[in-house]
Amino acid sequence: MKRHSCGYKQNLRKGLWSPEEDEKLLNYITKNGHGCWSSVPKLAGLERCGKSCRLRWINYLRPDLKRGAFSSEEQNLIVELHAVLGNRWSQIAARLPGRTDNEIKNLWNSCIKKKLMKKGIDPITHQPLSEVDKETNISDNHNSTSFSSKTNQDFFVKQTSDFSKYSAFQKQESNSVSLDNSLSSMIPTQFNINIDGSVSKARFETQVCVKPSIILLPPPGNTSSTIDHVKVTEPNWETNCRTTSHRDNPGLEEMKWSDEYLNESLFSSPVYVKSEMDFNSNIAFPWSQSQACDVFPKDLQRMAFSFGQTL
DNA sequence: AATTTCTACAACCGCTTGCTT
DNA sequence: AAAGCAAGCGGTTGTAGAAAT
Repeated sequence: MKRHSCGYKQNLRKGLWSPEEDEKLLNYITKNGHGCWSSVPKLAGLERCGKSCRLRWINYLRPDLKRGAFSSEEQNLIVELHAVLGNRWSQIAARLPGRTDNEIKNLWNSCIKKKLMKKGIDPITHQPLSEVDKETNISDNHNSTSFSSKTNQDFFVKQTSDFSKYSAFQKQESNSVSLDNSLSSMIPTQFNINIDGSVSKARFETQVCVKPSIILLPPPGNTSSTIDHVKVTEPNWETNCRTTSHRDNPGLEEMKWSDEYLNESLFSSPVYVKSEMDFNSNIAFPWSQSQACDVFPKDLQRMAFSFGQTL
């Protein structure tokens, strides 16, 4: 169904907001809340469309916004989150209090992307550029492993094909073809599993440790799925897990598989930190760098690349 | 000093999603 | 089930100011 662009009728103002307009919108929402956005401009005395008002409020006027430059910690977190979530800016923003998706997207496109490229890291796959080039045609790779696919099926296809990359990677590692020798000596057995299922050596900016926090758990209610040679059986949350308060962060719940379940499971030592938000998206979150742990390749190999809801 | 190019970021556009009727 | 609407989302464009020429 074809829709008209906002403000198609009348001569509503477009473009940059004046301080007077900001003041009107701020005053109105502070007193009354926004309610239905389409009625806000009229009630606030603005010649704008509701959509424009909403955007202005969300991205600029909201009192809880953190203004100013991004700290290096924030930038590192964005890179880590992007490695897991791809261009899901709103989900990334949800993990950075006071920052908007628009702001993060702009930062990514104007700054972080270039920094990564400069360091030889592909900003889409988060793998070293040269390594990606060697193994696959990079332009093809960008199309096939971007985060745009939306179905489980697409995700499975990617994971299945990328699962085999682990063997190649492992071989490469055993031949001491290190991606970064200095880092190698510091964090010898840490790896990233990218969301597309590929494996790369962890480096500080993109570190997503493979502690089971990286496992994408099947949504409750899914039965099972066979991914090529790996059969993933539904982990039943209620009966197969036990929940305790997380050791280092009492605000989070730590879920562990029961011993009984572990004995039959493909997962090596599945533990992950669950928050409400993570649970909703069915994406387990990377642990912070300090909590990263070593994982032996044999454990990595045993990990099932699992499946998520709509990715 | 004037002009052009670059950069950062604000805002827009159109599609999708979810809810209601 | 279909239509309509509001809100959310991410890609793209526009623009002001800075930097380069």
